[in-house]
Amino acid sequence: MLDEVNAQCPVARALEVLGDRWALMILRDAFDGLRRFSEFQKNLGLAKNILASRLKLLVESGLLQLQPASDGSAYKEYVLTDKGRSVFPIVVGLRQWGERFLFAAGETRSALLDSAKGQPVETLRVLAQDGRVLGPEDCVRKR
Amino acid sequence: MLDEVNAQCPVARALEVLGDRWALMILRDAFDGLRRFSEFQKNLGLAKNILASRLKLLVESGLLQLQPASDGSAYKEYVLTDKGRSVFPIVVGLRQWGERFLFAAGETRSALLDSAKGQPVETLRVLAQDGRVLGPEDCVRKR
DNA sequence: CCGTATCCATTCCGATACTG
DNA sequence: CAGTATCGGAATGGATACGG
Repeated sequence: MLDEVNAQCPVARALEVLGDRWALMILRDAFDGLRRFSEFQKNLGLAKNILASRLKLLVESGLLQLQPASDGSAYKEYVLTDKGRSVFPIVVGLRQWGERFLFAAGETRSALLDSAKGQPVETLRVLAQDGRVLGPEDCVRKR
Repeated sequence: MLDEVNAQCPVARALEVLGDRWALMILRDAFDGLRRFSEFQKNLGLAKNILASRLKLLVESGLLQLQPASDGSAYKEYVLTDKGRSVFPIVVGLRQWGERFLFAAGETRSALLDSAKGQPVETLRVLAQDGRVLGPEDCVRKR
């Protein structure tokens, strides 16, 4: 996907890592606190070989780190790095967009809550430095 | 990808539409003002049949709309719907994440500027309703 | 100019079996 | 439990040729 034109674009590069069919789903679960191979597998319902290869990719890309289990068991855990944790706004954006456009009015859905207050998180907005809300028409891609 | 477990998750549903390798790249270009088939094709450098099928998908999904050309030429244009425009924060999130983690210090990159002021847009944050910045640890996914 | 139709190569994915 | 190895089928992508 990365020709000479798009190699300079941060969006293209980001999608090179995250644009995969499973990467963002795995990260969604990691944000949810999942750490173990079997947890991911059970929750995502994908084949073990696929999961293994995706996890390896995410580790190699520096989004996850392999650590000794926190509970003292013999196994390892996949934990988020700072780089991986920084994908959070993207997943929240996907979630909010999905909630808004992909569910019928009364349909059952999962929701993301601020755990301190139990309230839904604010809708993500693109802001200018002076606080104005920006849409695509209000922005230019430079260089 | 959508088993019974994940069908309820807005992230999973969103990725069903956007998780494709080209959808978000096309939207990135649409946010940049591109509207014509040939513009997309030239800028993305993908085969025409692929582009045609992706555009069709985006139209069917209600993210783009086919309209008569604005300049009076005989052809049609693909313009963003409200649903498509609402993907903007996600693409901005990808851009910012890419800028931060996928480029070397002095490396050439494109940037997104507030066109009114010429300044970079603010970094996207997940906020609680009282304004606190939330990380993944500060959120719970309910039901 | 804007696609569609066809063909081929590659990649991806799932199921299963196997190992430490 | 946490993977690896292998295999077949499905989906995806690129090139090219063609049509309105």
